Amino acid sequence: MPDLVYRNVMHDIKKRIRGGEFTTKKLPDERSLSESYQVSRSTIKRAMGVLVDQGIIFKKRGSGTFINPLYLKDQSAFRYEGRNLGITDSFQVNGEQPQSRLLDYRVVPASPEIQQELFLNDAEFVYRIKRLRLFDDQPVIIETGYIPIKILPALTPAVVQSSIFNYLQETQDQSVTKSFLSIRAQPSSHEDQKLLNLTEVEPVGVMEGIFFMDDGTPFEVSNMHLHYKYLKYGTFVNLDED
Amino acid sequence: MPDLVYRNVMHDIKKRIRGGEFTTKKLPDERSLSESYQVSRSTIKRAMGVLVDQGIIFKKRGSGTFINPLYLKDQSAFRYEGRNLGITDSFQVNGEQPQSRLLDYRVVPASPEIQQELFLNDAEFVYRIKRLRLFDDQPVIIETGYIPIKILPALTPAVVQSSIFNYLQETQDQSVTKSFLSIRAQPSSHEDQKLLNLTEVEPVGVMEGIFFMDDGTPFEVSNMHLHYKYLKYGTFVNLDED
DNA sequence: AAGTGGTCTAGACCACTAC
DNA sequence: TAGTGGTCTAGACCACTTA
Repeated sequence: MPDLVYRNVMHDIKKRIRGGEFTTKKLPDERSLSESYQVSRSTIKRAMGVLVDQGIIFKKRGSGTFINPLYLKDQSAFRYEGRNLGITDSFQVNGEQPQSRLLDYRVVPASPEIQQELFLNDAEFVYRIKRLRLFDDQPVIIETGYIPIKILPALTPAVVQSSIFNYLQETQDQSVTKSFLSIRAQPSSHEDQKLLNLTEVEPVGVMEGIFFMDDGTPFEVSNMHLHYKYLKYGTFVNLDED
Repeated sequence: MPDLVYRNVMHDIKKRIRGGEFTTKKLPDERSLSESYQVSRSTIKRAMGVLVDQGIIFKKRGSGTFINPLYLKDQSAFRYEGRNLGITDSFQVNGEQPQSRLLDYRVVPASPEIQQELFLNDAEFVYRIKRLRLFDDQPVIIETGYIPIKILPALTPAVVQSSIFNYLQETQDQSVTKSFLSIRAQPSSHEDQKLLNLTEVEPVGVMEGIFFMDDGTPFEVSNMHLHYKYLKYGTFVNLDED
C-alpha cells in the first residue's frame, strides 16, 4: 500500500489508542492533532472517519471524540470475522490456509440468473467450480463458484486448487475488494450431511456472494454451504448516512 | 434530517441513476458535476463516496466513475435487508409493524459478560426483557435484551410492548445508529421449536448485537433466535481502507 | 498529451456542548 | 463565551488511463 498521510495518521492513532495512551477515553481535539501531526485538519478528519467507520471511536459534536470502551476491552470483536469470509479464496482460520478438494470442474452455459448477476450475454459460458474446503482436515465449506471464461480464459484445475484470487492478481493486476453477501441458514441436505459430517438436525449456513473486481466488473458468483459451527459473521453496523 | 448539500447531491445523482439517465453506465466527471451542481469538487467527492460505500457506483482512477450494472438490474439487493434487522425494535417486514408478546420482564444483576459489554460496574442492574415477535401472526423471533436500568430508570412493560427505541428518542433525544452484530446458526432447542413452530431438523439463526447510542454509550445487549426462514442478512462489503 | 480520480491544504463559517 | 466537531470552498499537485 502507498504511503498515504491520512492512513499513517489513522494507524498511528489506532496504535496510541491500543497502547492505552488516552486514559480519559477522550482524544485530543482535531485542531491540536492537526498541529501535532503537522497535517491539515481535513486529513485528521479523514483519518478519524475511518476509525469511526470501524467502530473504534465515536464523535460527539460540541464535546469531542471518544474511544469505544469495548475496543479496549475486547478488540477481537473488531476483527470483522466476516471479512475473511468475504473472500472465500483467501480464507483463513487462525492463520491457517485451508485445504481444498476439487469436487467438480466444468464449463457450462450461464443460466439466466447467473447471466444477470455476472452481466453476461445469452451465449456466454462460465466455469462451474465445486470445491470442498477443509480446515485441520475438517470439512467446513461446500462452495460452488461461477466465473466467466472470458475473464480467465486460461484457468486450469491446478490454479483452482490453490488460489484463484492470487491468480487474478498476478495475471491481470486486479484485486477483489468488493462484494455483495447474503447470509441465511437452512436444514442440511443429504449431500451436506455426507460431505460436512453433519447429523440431520444440524443445519448449514448459506452464504451467497457476488464478487467484483476493482473496476466494478462482476468476477464471481459463489454459493457456499458452511458447517454451522464455522459460520460466524461479525460486523460493525453504522446506520448513519442513509 | 438537515438539508446538507452533499446529501442532496447524493440523492439527486441516485435518482438520476435510477431514472436511467446515464445509459453509458458512465457518470459525468467530477469537475463537470461540480460545475453543474454549483458546488465544490470536494462536495461532489463526498456525495459520490457515499454511493461507493453503498455499492452503487465504482470509481476507476484515470477513467471515470461507473454505475454498478447490478444496481440497475436488481435494486432490491442494495436494500440491506440486514439493516432493519440491526435495530430489532424498529423491525419491519413488508412495511408491517411486528407484534410483540412479552414473555418475561425483570430486573437482574448484570452478569460479568453483560457488565463488560454494557460497560457496567459490579453492582449494577439491568432489565432483562424477553419477547416473542410475530409477523402476520407468525412467530419469528425470540429476543432477549438487556438494558441498564440507569439509562431508562422509568421503563415500563407498556413501553416495552411498543418501542423502546422510540421511547429513548422521545425521552432523551438519543438515537441508536451503531451496533456490533454477529450472526450464526444452530439446531433449534425445544423452546425454539415450541415458540417458533419448528420441527427438530429446522434450525434457528442466532443474532447477537450490542447497540450504541449516538454518544457511544452501549445501550442494549440483545440475543435473538430467528426462525431460519426469516434470517436473511444481506450487505455490501468493501475491503478497502483496512 | 489530455482527461479523470486521489490526496492534501488553509481557511471560512456553522451547530452544538459545556461552563 | 470558549471549545469542539461538521460542512463547504477553491485550488494545487499527483497518479493513472487512454489515445
